[in-house]
Amino acid sequence: MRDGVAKPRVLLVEDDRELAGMLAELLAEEGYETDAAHDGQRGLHLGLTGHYDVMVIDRRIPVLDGLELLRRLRARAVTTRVLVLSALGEVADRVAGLDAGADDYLVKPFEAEELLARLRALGRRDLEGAECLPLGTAALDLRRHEVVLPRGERITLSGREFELLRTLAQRPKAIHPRAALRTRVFADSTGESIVDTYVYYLRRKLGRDVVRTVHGLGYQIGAV
Amino acid sequence: MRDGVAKPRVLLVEDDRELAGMLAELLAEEGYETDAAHDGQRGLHLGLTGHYDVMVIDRRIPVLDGLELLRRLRARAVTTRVLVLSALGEVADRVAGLDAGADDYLVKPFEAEELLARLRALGRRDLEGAECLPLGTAALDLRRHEVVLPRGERITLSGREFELLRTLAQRPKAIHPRAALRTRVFADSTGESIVDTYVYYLRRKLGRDVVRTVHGLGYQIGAV
DNA sequence: CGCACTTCTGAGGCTTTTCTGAGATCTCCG
DNA sequence: CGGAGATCTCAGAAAAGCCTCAGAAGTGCG
Repeated sequence: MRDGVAKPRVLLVEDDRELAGMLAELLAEEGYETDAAHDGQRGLHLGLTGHYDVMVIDRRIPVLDGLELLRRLRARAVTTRVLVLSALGEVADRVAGLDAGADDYLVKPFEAEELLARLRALGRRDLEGAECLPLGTAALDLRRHEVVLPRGERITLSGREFELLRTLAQRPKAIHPRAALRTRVFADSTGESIVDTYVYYLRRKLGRDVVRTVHGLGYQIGAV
Repeated sequence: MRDGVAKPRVLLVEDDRELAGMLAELLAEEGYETDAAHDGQRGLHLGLTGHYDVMVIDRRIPVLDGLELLRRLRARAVTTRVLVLSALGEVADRVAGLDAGADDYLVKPFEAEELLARLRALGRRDLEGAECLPLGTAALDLRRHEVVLPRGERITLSGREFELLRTLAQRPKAIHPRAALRTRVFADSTGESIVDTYVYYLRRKLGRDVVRTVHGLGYQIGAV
């Protein structure tokens, strides 16, 4: 019905269509699922509605400047990691980009390898060597799809259960909207309540407190 | 990871003592609390036992190479954000650093401003949306729709409660007329007394003093 | 094929939120 | 002081959001 592992989703905002095409191809080869926008306005719309894992934004784009786009996304509580691309490479430019809310800033021209390495660093799914994600007092074993309880007891998760819990554990304390979880973990054609059901499964297996509901906003783990 | 009031803690691993001293001073000025190590072995020990918010690791350090240090930290499930400093600036070097688990890679020589901006960007990631509006001695967490009390206790607000409090908190000390609040926060078709009701809800949850009534004019927070 | 497991749907019931309205209480000012 | 208007308090209805779960359909394996 759908490939087993969900691809990380990238939003690419770049007006140079030739470069955009090349990057999209490159990203596809690396296993990303890419949406492209060619101006800031479109980028803003997609960024607000699309639920991405990471965004690559060119600084010089029409309609809405890249940094302005970034600021507006941040103002609307979009916390997705953002890498800004720019021909402007002075220290002051880089500082401006980072302080506008970018997580990384790469100066053009750049090599594909470096862009990919920086995207891996931003989206790091498996922490090199560490096979577990912390999960409150327990841990999530990424290799074996199991939750390890403090006493060493192990609970096996199904594929979707694991994918959902990992997505939540990737960014503990952040609030994950239903729609975002549904986009990342399940197929687009699934019903609206699929996330609820799987949260119910997780709670049934792991206890009611693993996942917190924030009414009207979404789900959260590792709450304070 | 740490309470908002405490200074962010940095581990600096750098063998050039002159540079280390300058950086420590710089970081102190920016409000960081710095521990320094001058070789990889000591860095590993501090990294494993201390609780840092971010680490700055030079790549060329004695006893244990910077990247090897980083790998060992990652292998022991240390997820702290790491910025690697290095004189090695080739693309391949940068890719190697990032793929060893670094979150950012800065090539020497660098400017202090850029280092600080990149550290700010790294620090932002872990706050995970702790973006707040001040609220007297407390704060309003804009992402989670919660009020954070001085002791760290959190009170969750419903959607409307949050919108109302945020509108008030955006311009503290200003007097907000009922009609304006009703227009901004509620639908036009709602009854005249909806604002009163929600002010009552806020006061019930947060204490009688959060919102002050200015008779005949409206409501106000953050009064003198 | 039968069995065990997983994935997904959708309906019913429960909880929280939103909103109304009415009586109690307060404030201002003559 | 006393009354008009403003404000506070709160119960309860309606709506929205969320939880629970049975069962259908799909998948993998011996």
